[in-house]
Amino acid sequence: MSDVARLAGVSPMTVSNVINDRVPVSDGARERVLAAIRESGYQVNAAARHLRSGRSGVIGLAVPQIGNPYFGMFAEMVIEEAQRHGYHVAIEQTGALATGEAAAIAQSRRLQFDGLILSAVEIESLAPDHGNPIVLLGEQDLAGRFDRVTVPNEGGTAAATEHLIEQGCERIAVVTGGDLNRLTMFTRRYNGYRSALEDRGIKPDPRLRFMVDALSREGARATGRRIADADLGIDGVVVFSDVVAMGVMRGLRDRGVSVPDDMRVIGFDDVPESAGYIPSLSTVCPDHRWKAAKAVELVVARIADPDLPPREFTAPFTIIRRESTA
Amino acid sequence: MSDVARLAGVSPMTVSNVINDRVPVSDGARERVLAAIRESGYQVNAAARHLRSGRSGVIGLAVPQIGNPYFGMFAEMVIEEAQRHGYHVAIEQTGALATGEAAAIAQSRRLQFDGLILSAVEIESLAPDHGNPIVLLGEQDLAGRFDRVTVPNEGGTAAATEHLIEQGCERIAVVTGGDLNRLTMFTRRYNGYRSALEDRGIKPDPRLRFMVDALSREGARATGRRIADADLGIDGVVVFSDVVAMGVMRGLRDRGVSVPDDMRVIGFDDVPESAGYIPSLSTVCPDHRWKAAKAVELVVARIADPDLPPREFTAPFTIIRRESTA
DNA sequence: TTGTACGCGTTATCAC
DNA sequence: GTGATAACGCGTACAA
Repeated sequence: MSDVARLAGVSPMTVSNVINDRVPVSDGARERVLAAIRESGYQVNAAARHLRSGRSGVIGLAVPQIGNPYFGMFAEMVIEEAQRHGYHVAIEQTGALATGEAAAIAQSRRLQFDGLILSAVEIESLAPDHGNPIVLLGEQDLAGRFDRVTVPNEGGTAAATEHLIEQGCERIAVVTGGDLNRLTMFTRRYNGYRSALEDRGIKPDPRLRFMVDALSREGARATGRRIADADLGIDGVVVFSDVVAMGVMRGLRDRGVSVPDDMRVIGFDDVPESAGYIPSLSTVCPDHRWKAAKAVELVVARIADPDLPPREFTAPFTIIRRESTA
Repeated sequence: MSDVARLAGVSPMTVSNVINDRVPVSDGARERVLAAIRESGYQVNAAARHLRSGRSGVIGLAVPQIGNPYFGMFAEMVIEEAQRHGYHVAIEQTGALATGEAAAIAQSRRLQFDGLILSAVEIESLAPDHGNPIVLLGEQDLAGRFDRVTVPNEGGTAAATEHLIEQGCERIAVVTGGDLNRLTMFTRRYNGYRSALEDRGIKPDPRLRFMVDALSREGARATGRRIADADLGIDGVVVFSDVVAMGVMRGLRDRGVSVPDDMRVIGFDDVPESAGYIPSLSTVCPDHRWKAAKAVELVVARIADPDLPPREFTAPFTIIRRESTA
């Protein structure tokens, strides 16, 4: 920077003022500084700026697994939305483990991200003002002390279940996961399924509840086979995610069960590949773009003012009808 | 840090030496410093360290689109491999555009990544020593001036084509993309297809060549329909990527063409979802883990010694036989 | 409107 | 084995 200053015949401070578009710089000086910058190929030193200002210009995004279609799609949008606010995104992977989530938070402090968007699955307690601004995605209701963006778990799954009922399904199974004694995404979606049945006077049959590991495609496939083998007259399946729903359909297919003729299947998320699966997958589609934009908006606002009261938002959703429930 | 020093009754320099595990520190001092760090909850300031040392501890990974299953899977592995070398990964998206790739390089300098792994699709010229160490993934053969990791394009596609021939296919179409007048991934894979045919004395029929946009699932699906509608006796299709191959199968299905009974399809990449598609997709599987590890190894080596001669590696591959070519 | 002095938190160097 | 000193490049505060 002082090289540029010398080249332009001004002080380093004037260069700084030009770069950051601060108020008082004469047109003449500005021109010369700009020319000197072009000529010397100067670039501001991010480290120095960070050290001085305390801001890194980076927000972290912690997700279970970036290779998962849902999180890949979501990361894509977060990156775009962050860019629009002048922020850069660093991605952490938590493996959907409490330890991984805690590590992401620690990492976020250590690396001095200006804020963190945490897709929390497991973490159960978290002190606020423990570090940098955190926006939570997901169900972990940390006593309302954090900004949070959620998807319509109960409502979405209830609507999905109703859709199956409307299509004529009478024995509707549900695929869920995690620990149903805790209030997780799985629990909420399961509750949506249950309340939809109960609203129609149907008593949920515990034998129709299948548990699966959320991140394992092979596990999902095996669950599909179990459903096919169950011999419980199942004619519809509500699955808590598209990736798992596709695995379930694959498992059904392994057993010669045809979707939608023998059994209808509906998922949750509307990941990009769901429209191209065979059969194409009906699903609950939360507004992902809205969700990404909101999450970024919340961190950015909290970076600007850490004392803001925590806010919570739930994304709107629609039911997408495709071949798997036709 | 000086707080810790005071607490431990040593100088800041000794604290620094303890943290960085440098040679001469007495056990007594080390103990006291460690205790002081625990007590005070001290964390090193990444910005200051970066400013002073010139190293950010971050390597960039620039890919066309993180939401694409192939790049998502690959990013996952790169993150893991980088971690093992003590590096953190920042992800950039290029959109498979030359401008996006150039921007990623500029960004990498501006943000002062210690190195960049660039999945280059479009960029055609690039000055070396232009900034920080760059490792190229892909076909852009920038005159051997960069470290590079490639996949076995010709060999893999040739093997895929031979596999179809062995399965009895006689009219084999190919789905490719980009500009066949340039030496891209598309061109190389197309060449592998062509040479496999020619080795068997079959003259490639240009009508069997279908072009598609690599990142559009809908485009792939439309191509599948075009292939079904072509009425050229096609009984096998070699596709340059799994994501597009699944789109093609979906398009075939739209026209009632059954895979593999009416037509066999083989892809390239072995993305995680290929095994779970209906039908499961046969494909060329380069060793992704090897590729990620190599790319990281190359950047890390070049960060350590920028004057190393450029090296090139090609990942090993296998053909995975699944239902789509049964 | 422009310039000077100082400090952000580390670490390289070198003297002790 | 340890510590004093300086410097990395920028921006705030204030003086000119």
